[in-house]
Amino acid sequence: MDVKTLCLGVLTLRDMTGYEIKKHFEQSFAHFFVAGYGSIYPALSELTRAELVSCQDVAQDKRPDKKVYRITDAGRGQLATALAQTPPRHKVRSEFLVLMYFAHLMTPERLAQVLDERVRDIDGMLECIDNAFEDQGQRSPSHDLVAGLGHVTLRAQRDYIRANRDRWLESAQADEAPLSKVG
Amino acid sequence: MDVKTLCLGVLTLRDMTGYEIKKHFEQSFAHFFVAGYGSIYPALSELTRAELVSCQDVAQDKRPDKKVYRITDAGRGQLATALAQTPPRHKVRSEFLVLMYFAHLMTPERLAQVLDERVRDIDGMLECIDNAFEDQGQRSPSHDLVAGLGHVTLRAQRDYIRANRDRWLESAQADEAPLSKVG
DNA sequence: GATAACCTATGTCGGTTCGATATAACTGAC
DNA sequence: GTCAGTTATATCGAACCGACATAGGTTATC
Repeated sequence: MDVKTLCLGVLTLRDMTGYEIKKHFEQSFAHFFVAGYGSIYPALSELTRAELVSCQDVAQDKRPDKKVYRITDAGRGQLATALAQTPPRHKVRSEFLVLMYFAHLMTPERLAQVLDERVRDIDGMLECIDNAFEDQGQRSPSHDLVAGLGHVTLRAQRDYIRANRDRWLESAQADEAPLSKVG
Repeated sequence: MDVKTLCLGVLTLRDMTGYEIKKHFEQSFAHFFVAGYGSIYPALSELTRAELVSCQDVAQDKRPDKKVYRITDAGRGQLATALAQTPPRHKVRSEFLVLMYFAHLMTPERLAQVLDERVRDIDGMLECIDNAFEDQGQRSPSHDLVAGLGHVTLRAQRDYIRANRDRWLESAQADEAPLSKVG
């Protein structure tokens, strides 16, 4: 599944500009899919070329022009096929966990900093999920599902870090200064 | 943090070939970092060119030749800098959750298939983590940390899916066939 | 003893994606 | 007044992904 398919998906909700699509991604998908302008705008160009979406230029006064995209029937067909065939992969790329794997090559101060920053990030993400699903009154079962999964996953991770943080830091300190035991 | 830094990291454990590095990634990092040959071999070439690793050709009989890589002092310095400076990001790219977000555009059969496949994937990943940390007797605190985080995260997700699966399927069925209520 | 499946081992290639940057004008706060 | 933020589109190089190509050895099944 590529960004093109995701754009088709959100365009079933309503017509949008590239800018609005990115906003929607940030609000609703932040915890499981990230896409920047560098992916979205080329995707929309390609979809337009393939006539899976139509594009209407809208002039605005006191604002730059917009390009409002709308999904076509061909686009809906393409989307249905993609949803039926895409394997449900779930990939994590965690530089945080890489740092943890090599924690013995870092100072205890750095380790503490990394753990605390991760907890802050998780808290921010949890807040983001809550906001997204309070703002939009339209609470469908699938949106609850996605928000619920995000919640339990992030909370489990945060609670585990909180419960073990001090223990980890102690053993890191013991590793780094073995001389203090001997001398 | 790129694949180059990860290669430097695992080369602090022991000298390895590109093939062995990939094996190590699969065994130890599978649940939080994926890298294929298309990333590893170019990374090793670049590291060799920059003299952050050295490379020795080893002829084998009845086997293709190997290239055994070893980290240099410059490489260790570079790694320390990278570990001290890399922000602890954690990115998820879940086509599974995208499918869930658009569950109302799928058939209930497909929804069931996707949920069940995800549970199977999680179970496989949990087994993989267990194997990795039983095989290698060298259980450092940081390896426990990484395995523990993987465990709690994946289990939370799996349990949530299991607890809600039937409810979700029912509401999907109700959505798809509203005529059965009326008629 | 054939043939299928898998393991060791290195690499390329096209397409996708990432993150940073550029542009440009309006809005609101202090 | 000016500084930060918002709306809006777009490009660019670097990095990355997955699939494929190559090639011989080993193990297992029938």
